[in-house]
Amino acid sequence: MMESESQERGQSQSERALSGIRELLFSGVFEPGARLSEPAIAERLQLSRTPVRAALARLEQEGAVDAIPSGGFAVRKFATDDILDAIELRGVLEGTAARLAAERGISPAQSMSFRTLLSEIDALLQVPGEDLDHEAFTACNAVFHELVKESCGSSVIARELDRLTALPFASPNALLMVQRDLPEFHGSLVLAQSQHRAIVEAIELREGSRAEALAREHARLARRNLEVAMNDDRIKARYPALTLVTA
Amino acid sequence: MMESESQERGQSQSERALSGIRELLFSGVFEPGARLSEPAIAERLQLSRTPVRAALARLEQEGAVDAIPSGGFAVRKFATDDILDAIELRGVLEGTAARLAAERGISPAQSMSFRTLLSEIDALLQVPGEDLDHEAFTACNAVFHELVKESCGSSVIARELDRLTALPFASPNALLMVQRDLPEFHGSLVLAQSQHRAIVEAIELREGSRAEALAREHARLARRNLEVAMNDDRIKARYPALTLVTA
DNA sequence: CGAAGCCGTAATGTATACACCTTAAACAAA
DNA sequence: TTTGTTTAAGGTGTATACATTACGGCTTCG
Repeated sequence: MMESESQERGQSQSERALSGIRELLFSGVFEPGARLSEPAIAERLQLSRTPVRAALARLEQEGAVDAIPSGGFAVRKFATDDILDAIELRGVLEGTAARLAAERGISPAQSMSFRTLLSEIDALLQVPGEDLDHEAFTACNAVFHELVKESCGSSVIARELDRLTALPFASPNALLMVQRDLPEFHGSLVLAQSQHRAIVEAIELREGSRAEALAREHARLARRNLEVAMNDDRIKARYPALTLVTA
Repeated sequence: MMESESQERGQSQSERALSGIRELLFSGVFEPGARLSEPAIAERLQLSRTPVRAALARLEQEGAVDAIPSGGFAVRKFATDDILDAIELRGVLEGTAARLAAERGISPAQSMSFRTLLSEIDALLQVPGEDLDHEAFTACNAVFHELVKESCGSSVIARELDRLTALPFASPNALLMVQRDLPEFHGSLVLAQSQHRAIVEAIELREGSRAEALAREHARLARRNLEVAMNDDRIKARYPALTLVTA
């Protein structure tokens, strides 16, 4: 029915609700812990309560929103420890993907994808730090982690990683803004790339345990980034999602 | 309206829908891959489409049900490889929980819980194989894995483990029926218990890496159980959920 | 001045109505 | 017989109505 003239065409109302609420959440419009009123959101996004409710239920499963025992949902308060654990867990999962990829072997096509991507990132890092195309680096970084995720050929692991990185701060490029805003951290991008290369090498040489350890260590970079971001008011000011992080 | 005289009081309609559909799914009522008609389920469970729909959406996130691109949901077909990967992943997650527990240390109370539980299981295994109280063993086994899950004190990891073990076959005691129905596998329960003991020991000695490796290996027992179950028609006949496993 | 009880407002959970779309079956034509 | 077409039935997505329940402010009493 319906399909009235809404903002973004081609999507269902539920999809609009989902992305709409996500955007509201992570732009810091709501207080952490505040109740999310379905009618209020529905009016704000110009749709009925039904898709809003569906989106909230989904966001609860994703961990972006907490269910209130007495009913309804509230903005989730993220403890710093939770985020650190989530990053650690991403390292574990990516490590498992890398290990399985090494143990099971990857196709020549996958190997080629890795290789060309590594070269691409190398090229990006060739220019002096200040001129770095940060946007492109972030995109390449995302692709790398996608490749790792798919390299093991397990839909189970891919699904779990997708779920985990739906969380705002656990995503592979969630905290790359640190390197953009604080030039003194440009060097860690070079380190990251050397880790990328080592992970690919380990996978190709079927060194499962090494691949796993490297991927875990690689995730620790994000940990450092989080610590930096939490202690830097410039960054906190520029990234409203960080207001959801308490303690 | 609502709160009419339904079967199980004290629960919401959504909860009834969730458990009702789960039960229908894993009792093999539906063909694998079959569409799940919301009106049909609603009538069968004596409630309206709304909670049914909510439950289906949740079951999709849990992985029990697949979303059909054109709309609606279908019974998920489980590939054997998917289940093996899920078991492997449970091992990885429990391994991580055990490692973190070792690294971070556990409280004396937690240590005591582990110790008393281990003794309890020892007592159960004291009797000759045929007389084993299988029900009690299954319960104790579940408690052990709960303790491991909580030993690391990370809600993030606990949440992920809960999600994963919501899947029917990845759960720690999902395939213990093998040991009940095939007496020749009673010995593996003794092995499992020795692994339990070693895991606890490693955690207490702060040997993180060993604890992780042991927990992973422990999960491999379930892998063997699955292989046995898939090749034994007596078991397949007695456990309808296995009909959802294809290939 | 503080605490406890009460009432009104608002929000949730659920049911139901309805338009669009998918699907499958019946039918016609080659 | 097979293929293409039409049509009818059923199913989904969404909106809305309604009863119940939670929450906040106000009053009243200790």
